[in-house]
Formats: sequence, structure tokens, C-alpha cells
Amino acid sequence: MTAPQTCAPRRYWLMKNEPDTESIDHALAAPDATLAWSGVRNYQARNFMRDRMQVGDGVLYWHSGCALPGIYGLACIASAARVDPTQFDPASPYFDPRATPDKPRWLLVDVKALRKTRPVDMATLRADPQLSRMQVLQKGNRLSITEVTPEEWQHLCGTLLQDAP
DNA sequence: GCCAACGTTGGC
DNA sequence: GCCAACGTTGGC
Repeated sequence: MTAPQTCAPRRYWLMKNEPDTESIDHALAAPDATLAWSGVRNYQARNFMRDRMQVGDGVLYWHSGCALPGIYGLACIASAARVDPTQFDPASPYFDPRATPDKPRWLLVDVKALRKTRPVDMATLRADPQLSRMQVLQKGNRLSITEVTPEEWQHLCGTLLQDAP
């Protein structure tokens, strides 16, 4: 017999962003250190936001498309999923002509940056046997949002993401 | 800039 | 509903 799920367990996420314009530094400098995570155009990632994310979930803030992709900060989910307005904006690179306000296709969440970490790149992650199953390390992974297990999160926080000695 | 992997599209 | 072609992602 399990306890009633009045309070669902916290989950953990890895969220990729381009550091040119939306680095952990940009996020920390934003009002309330919070960014609207717009531009997700993949159904699986959208469904994570819609179905599984909850306010307070932990986030590994990942920089991608840069010299050294990896974890650069810690953040948390700061809002429920809501309609991503960039899908309706013809001037936006994320414009989706098939989306209408009546039938929106894409969602976003607010992400609140908490702090920078030391950079932890993919080679470092791969060198840790306890992290070998992280989705971001799997061949062919292209998802910009992946779920991190509580074990991976705890392990990371206890080792690689601790402040330098 | 390359290219493997994967998602999406659209003809049938 | 199949599946080939195409586009995109993102590490390298």
C-alpha cells in the first residue's frame, strides 16, 4: 500500500540553451533570474513540460552549440506550462504558421536560475560510471529537454557540482 | 563544415 | 498507415 500522492515527488531535468543569448549568466541577470523557455519545437520535449514538470523541479542548466557543451548552472522550474507566444510571431525564428491562438501547438515554462556551477563537460560526465546512462550522453540524443534521475541528480550534486575545494 | 541520428512530411 | 525524402539538431 502506497501513500496517497497528495504531493507528487520532485523531478529533475536537463535543459539545453544556447549560451550566446541565453547563458546561465543571462538568466541570472534577468528579472527575478527567470527566463521564459521559449522556442521548444519538439513534441516530446513539449509533453515533458506539459505532463511531467512541476514548479520546484530541479534543472541542470546546459550550454549547447558552443565550444564546450555541458552543465554550467543550476536552476528550477518556476511556472506551469503555458502557451509559447513566439509561435504566433512572424518575426520570430520560432514562428509556426500552423499554430493559431485558438489551437496553439507549443508551450513553455519559466526557468529560474539559482547559481552557476563549475563547467562540467561531456567528457567529464562520460568518465563517471554512475552517469553513463544519462540521456544527454546517449548516442543520437537531440532532445533539448531530458529527464535526470534522482540518483543522477544526487550523485552530481555530491561530486561534480560541488564548489571547487 | 561534417555527418549521424532522429523527427516530420506527404505521396501513395 | 507505410515509408522515402527531407530538414533539423548538435556534438565533434
